[in-house]
Amino acid sequence: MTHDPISRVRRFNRAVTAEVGALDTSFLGRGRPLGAARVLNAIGQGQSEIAAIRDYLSLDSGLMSRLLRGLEDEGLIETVPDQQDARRRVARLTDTGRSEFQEYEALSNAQAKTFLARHSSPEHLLRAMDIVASSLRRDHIALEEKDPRHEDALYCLGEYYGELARRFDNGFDVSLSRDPDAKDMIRPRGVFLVAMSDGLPVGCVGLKGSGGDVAEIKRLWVAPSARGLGLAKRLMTSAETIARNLTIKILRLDTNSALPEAKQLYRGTGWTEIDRFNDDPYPDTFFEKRL
Amino acid sequence: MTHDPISRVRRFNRAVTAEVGALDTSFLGRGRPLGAARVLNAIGQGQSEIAAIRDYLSLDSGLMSRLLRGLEDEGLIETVPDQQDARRRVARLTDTGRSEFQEYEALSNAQAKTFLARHSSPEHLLRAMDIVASSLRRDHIALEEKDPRHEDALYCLGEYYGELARRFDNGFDVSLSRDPDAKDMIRPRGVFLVAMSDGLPVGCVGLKGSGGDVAEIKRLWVAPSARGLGLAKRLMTSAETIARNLTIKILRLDTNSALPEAKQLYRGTGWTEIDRFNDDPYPDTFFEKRL
DNA sequence: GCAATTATCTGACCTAAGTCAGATAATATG
DNA sequence: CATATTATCTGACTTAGGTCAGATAATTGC
Repeated sequence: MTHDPISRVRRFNRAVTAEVGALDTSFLGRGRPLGAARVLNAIGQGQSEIAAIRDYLSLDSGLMSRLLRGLEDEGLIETVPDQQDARRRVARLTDTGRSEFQEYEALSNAQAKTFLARHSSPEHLLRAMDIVASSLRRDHIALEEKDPRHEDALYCLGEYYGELARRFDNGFDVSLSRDPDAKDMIRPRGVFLVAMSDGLPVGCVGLKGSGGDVAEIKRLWVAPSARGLGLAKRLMTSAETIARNLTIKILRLDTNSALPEAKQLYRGTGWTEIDRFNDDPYPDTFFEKRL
Repeated sequence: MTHDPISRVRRFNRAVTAEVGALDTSFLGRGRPLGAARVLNAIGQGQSEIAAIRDYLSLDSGLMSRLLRGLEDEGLIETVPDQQDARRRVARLTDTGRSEFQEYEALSNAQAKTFLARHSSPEHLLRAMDIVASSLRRDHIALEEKDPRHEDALYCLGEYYGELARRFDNGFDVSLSRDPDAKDMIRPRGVFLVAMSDGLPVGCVGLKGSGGDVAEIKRLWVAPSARGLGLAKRLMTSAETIARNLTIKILRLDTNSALPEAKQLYRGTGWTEIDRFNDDPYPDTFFEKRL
């Protein structure tokens, strides 16, 4: 059988190496070696500390130094000693550098746009690309504490509500549910975690504290593109650890039978089913975990 | 908005460049520069003519020559003048070369396997990878004439029947349908086209001739991973061109309302609806096109 | 204040990859 | 058969990328 899973992965790898080569060389279209272009790009993205860039691109310090000198000679960047620590240097774009960076950005955007435009249902293709990207970079998904009113948190919540509306027989209306007060999901009472995969929010969970010993887990969600990576478990473990640090003794949560994978997760990670503890119209199953 | 389509494509590109770098360097794990490894791999895959390999890897003739010499010095390949044209040379693996090639193969397979194994629903991930790979390599999808009993043709037909079974209200049973005789879809009577994307069959169409002026289009199918690329239209256009070359004057086909995208394609490409022309239990709509 | 540490830079060096102008030998063309 | 063409090879050269051993200057730790 030539269409087995391994062949399909290898076909994907071949496609990507063949096309990404073409993608990279387009950067050479601006007459600059790839290394220099990557450094310029990193600086343009806002990375200013040289050590950070060197680390990010995993470059030798000697090579890094020469690349910076080259960009300086071109008049694209300038480097100055760090205010706090004069051994370190920080780099920033000059005006010329900024416009050159914009050219690269425009090039990348145009490329992406062309690629999408050739497909007759771009959303379908994008969903597939999100799945692959999240899976490739699964080890780089970072859980970040954010204000529940932060753009990325709101994005997750919106997707979460949308999913509930799709999966519950009678839909879902946030205003009928007990929407937690943002302050209860911010330290010191609680916390809101967003899983970020290279700039894209792909999951979240809220720890809603009351100031006392009992707290609730709310809004556990993982983007469809990031399912199968064990992210829900990771979010829950993190939330629990933070709860412990906040000296919380008992965690509770409510959920719905229309979300069987969630119930299965809770059962498998030390939660026990308890009686209804609120009058929210949506949940039908309730769990507790003593820390 | 940071989660717009273009950002998502670029996120995919970043993920892929970051991870594919790691993928490529694994080949260096066997202590051979990438160029040499690629040539060895091409020869292992069965490419023997040096000119063909050079073309495939787009290498300079000087560079190619040196890479071959290097592999010869390592005792991995041997090159001999071509029988027909002694200017040309053909390369083949030695026994050592063959086992070295197998090592690369094993490495790639292991890598692919590990990647899949980390996902809790590999089939879901694979579907996404197929979509992306087909889309990236859309310009390299080749329509090949194959015997309808060829492995790749049978694969397409199996997928096609499976899809009909899923989409028809009462399922689909080939034995109840009028399954065309393979000979009618082979030249000179007809033809069977399979769309191949780097080894994976992603679509097919049959032209079932009768020896006379009238022929039928049968088994038009495009893999879910290759939809949105205009492949169905390409397959139909090719089949029509071949039909014309076979001096066929009238094309007919039957289809079902459960396949609205197919009906739409026919309507938009010069086909006109006609009365039922057979007693097959599955179709409910019939088309004709005069060439 | 002095030694150890740290961040960056410089010079010397290396490999991989790629380009280009002939050289060589076989084949095709008139 | 002479000439042009073709496939490959060789030598000379270039660039990009990368490594490594100090040099330099600032900072930290005792």
